[in-house]
Amino acid sequence: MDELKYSYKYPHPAMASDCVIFGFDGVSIRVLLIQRGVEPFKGKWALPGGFMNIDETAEECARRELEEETGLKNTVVEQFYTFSEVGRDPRERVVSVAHYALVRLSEVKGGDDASMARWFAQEEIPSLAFDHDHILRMAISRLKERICFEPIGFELLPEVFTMTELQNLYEAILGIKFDRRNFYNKMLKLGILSEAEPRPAQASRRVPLRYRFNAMKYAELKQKGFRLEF
Amino acid sequence: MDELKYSYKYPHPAMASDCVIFGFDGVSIRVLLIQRGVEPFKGKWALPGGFMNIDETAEECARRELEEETGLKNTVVEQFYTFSEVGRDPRERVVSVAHYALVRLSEVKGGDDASMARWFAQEEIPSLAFDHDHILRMAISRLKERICFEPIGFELLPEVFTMTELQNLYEAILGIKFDRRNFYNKMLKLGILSEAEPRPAQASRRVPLRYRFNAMKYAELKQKGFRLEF
DNA sequence: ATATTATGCGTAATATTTACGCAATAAGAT
DNA sequence: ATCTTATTGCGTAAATATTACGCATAATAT
Repeated sequence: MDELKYSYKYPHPAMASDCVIFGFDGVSIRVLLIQRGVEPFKGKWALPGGFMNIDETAEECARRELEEETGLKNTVVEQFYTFSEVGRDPRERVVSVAHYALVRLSEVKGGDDASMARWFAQEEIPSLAFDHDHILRMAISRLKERICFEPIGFELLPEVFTMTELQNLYEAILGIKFDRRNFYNKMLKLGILSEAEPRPAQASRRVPLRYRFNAMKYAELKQKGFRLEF
Repeated sequence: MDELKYSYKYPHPAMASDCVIFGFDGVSIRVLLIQRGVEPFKGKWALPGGFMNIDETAEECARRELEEETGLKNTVVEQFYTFSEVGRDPRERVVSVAHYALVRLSEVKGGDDASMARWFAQEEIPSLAFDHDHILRMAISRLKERICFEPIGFELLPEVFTMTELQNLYEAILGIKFDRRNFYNKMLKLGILSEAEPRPAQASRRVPLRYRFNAMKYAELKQKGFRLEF
């Protein structure tokens, strides 16, 4: 029988953190899920996450659990909502602080100790454990809002990318198609892209230019208050 | 000595909800604070809030505490961030889900049982108990973001208001001055205002027209996706 | 060889935003 | 009572931004 060592005058809920991890495969957005190995919901897919230690913040908990369950280290996660419905966990009262993060697919190496983790394209995502369907839905809507204010999308692309890849990413997140030439004009005028390589002497019109995100220019723009609008 | 009736295998933090309540006095934004009657921080001003019961959500807790401490009933609160720094409460580990709400000043009746509560203009706000300064700063920045997407400002005004009052509200929240005529044009073109009274036969050019928020028109607009931009 | 497609770059048409002008009149000053 | 000032409703020209395309080129597919 369990030893119940920690006592309080009033009942306390357990605290947890969960993570919605987004990736981009070049065409569509993917979400990193883990398969539960224990009850409850054994065998079901769920968001990475787990119980908070008493000496760590919600964010630290999210990052720790993420590394333990998927191998992702030092991921920048952003809290977006706290789920506190009374019956959301069948074991006991659990309040969960939900976070999201954007990572490059290449950062998750399959095969090793994180073999329970798998990337799912949106249309493949099965029904999830706990209230994780709900958490995921909210994360997706937050992602859409955020991409209009911060160029978070660059975290999903390789360091060097083409304009078409960038457009595909925006289209995948927002679910809208843009005119290729207008997207190109708007992005270049924003000034947050730098050409990654010197242009070839013989300018080909079929091999795309490759860009990288210019964080310095972005910082300047952000100061003035701007908007990545679509 | 306290009886410690609730025991767990692992330590659990206490959960709380806090509320940042915004009002508008016609010129500037105000915040509703309560003065603490007990230690810790006895005598200091703080955000309304308190510990969560084991059978209620964070939002229910926020609304209950708000009513207990300020008399405000049935307030629509919106969660915006969860604060989980380890040392934020000197008594024990407390994780707090912060909420904000917009109410009309007239809804808080002073004098009665809620006599500890008082409205502060932004420049009057003293240093607050716990990490409530931090919570308040974040609430203000969320308020600024939200007002550009949702006409939340209307909850702060009386039901019937003039264009100048509405402009004062936007200027107070965003800290920007607008051209009166452009603000007027933009608001009218949006179509979410209705004239509150028939125009007087002899149209005066000094007595302002009075409007009310047209929730139906707003709902239509929201469907299409729009933006209250400034 | 030939057709097709992706790319870089440009531009006219349209819509939106910004910066003001103006007359009427209530309120305040003299 | 008279004059001055401030506020309001309503326009409108200029500046700016967005949208919808055209086009030449070169890599790729047929």
